[in-house]
Amino acid sequence: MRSSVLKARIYPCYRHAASHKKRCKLRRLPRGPLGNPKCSPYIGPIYRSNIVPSARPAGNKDSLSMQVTTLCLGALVFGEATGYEINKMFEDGPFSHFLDASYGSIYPALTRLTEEGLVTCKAEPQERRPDKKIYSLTEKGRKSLSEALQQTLAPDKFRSEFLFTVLFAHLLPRSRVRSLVDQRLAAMKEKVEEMAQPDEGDTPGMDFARQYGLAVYSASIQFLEHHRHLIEEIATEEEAHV
Amino acid sequence: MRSSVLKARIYPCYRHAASHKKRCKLRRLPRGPLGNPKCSPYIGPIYRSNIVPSARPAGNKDSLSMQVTTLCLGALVFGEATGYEINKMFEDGPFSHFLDASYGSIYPALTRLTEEGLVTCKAEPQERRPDKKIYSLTEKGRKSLSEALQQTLAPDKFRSEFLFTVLFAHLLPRSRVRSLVDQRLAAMKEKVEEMAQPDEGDTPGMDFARQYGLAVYSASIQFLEHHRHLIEEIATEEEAHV
DNA sequence: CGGAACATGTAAATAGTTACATGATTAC
DNA sequence: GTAATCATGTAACTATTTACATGTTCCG
Repeated sequence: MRSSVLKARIYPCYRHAASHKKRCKLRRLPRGPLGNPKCSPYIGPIYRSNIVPSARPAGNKDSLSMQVTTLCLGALVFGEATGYEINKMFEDGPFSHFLDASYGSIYPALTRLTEEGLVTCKAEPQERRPDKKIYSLTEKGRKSLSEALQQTLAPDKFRSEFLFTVLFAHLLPRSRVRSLVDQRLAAMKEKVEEMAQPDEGDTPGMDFARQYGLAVYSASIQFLEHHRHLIEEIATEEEAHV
Repeated sequence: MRSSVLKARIYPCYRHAASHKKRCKLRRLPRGPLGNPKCSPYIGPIYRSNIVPSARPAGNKDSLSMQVTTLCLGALVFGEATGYEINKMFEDGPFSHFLDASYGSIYPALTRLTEEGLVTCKAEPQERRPDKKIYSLTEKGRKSLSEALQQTLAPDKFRSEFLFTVLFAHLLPRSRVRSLVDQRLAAMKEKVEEMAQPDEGDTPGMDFARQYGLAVYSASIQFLEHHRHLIEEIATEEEAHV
């Protein structure tokens, strides 16, 4: 097992790691005034036996990332919409390239926002379909969104199982590596095609986001096409054996 | 409220959406043989009243994304390591740019893997510190990882609250937009610096991933620098009012 | 002296996803 | 006849994050 030798070189412990990121998260800063609508009736820490507080609830985090409620508020800035339509924005629409949300979270969020008076809802009767429930922002909702956007944002995040897998290219059959790259390229090219054509009605912000995406995906595609040979070469010629 | 006019143009419903992505997820495909170690003692659907099965547990999903157990297996391919060291790989190490995991998930994962015989654990006594628990892959573990890597991978995902916020640039004070862009640029430049220097001991796969990241971040930085004026111009000159 | 690194681990809490229900209509 | 679109919604489920505990040693 030469891997333990390898390990010795890489580890222990990244002593010389480029930038030593501090994990020292700020603790217990006061919550922003309206940063995010509250989501649960949590009342405080629960004390175990008679010692100290343990396990602050995750919901109490300070660097809280945006919740679906905030995203829905944002969606409604572009005009009134139904839950169904908002879902579309996340699926195919302007949000689809950098955010995620689905029915299971959107509908409850809308209900919550209505209860809190951040949006209003008018029902439009339909024949042989559930009534359309059309939501629109209230002034309070606009203000709440505005405040949320002034809050510290969560840093951009990228998750790639593809890249993870590629780390083990030397342990995978070449055919697998090739098809992986092909798939990734196809997916990205599809994205590029989607993003290449501006939608009339796009706001300048949307245009910007679209072009940003275009730039990033184009660069990714270029890199993959130019360098795929690097990982394909190190893949094992024959069949799998890790 | 001109937004409802705007809405009329964008919506309803993206009738002309570029590529109509099918939500038609494959249902109830047989699970892969060893795709992912099972994680909970779920035994089957629970039937409500006397009707039909509802709410298949999320754990039963077919397009299951990799779990921390799988990631740990991968980490151990590079050699034996402790939980502490594995955490480092996610924080500063080779995984940090495209994966996430923390103590709270790594330690339990390691325990589970040990129970299932996918890794072994030897304790190394230390003075005045908890024993080091050094984990290494077993043959079974290697095979399990290998199979996981042949499974369908979850598509790459990108989440950006920055881009979300930028969509509302026209509703934000210019100073806010500027500082947002500055922050984003700074963060990405830090990433680039980290990734620019290869670590001796990097495997070819790691090299590839690093350079991929480099390409993507460089493109992002370039785009932001060249086009930031677009969103800064549309920001409101004065103070906030959404 | 404060803080980071080392080293293990757990409790609590939650937001979100998935998978369904219902059912008419249109398109292939 | 299959599947997608339209349109609402909910129940169940869970992996993960956060925030702590504990305690030494080294560094500036």
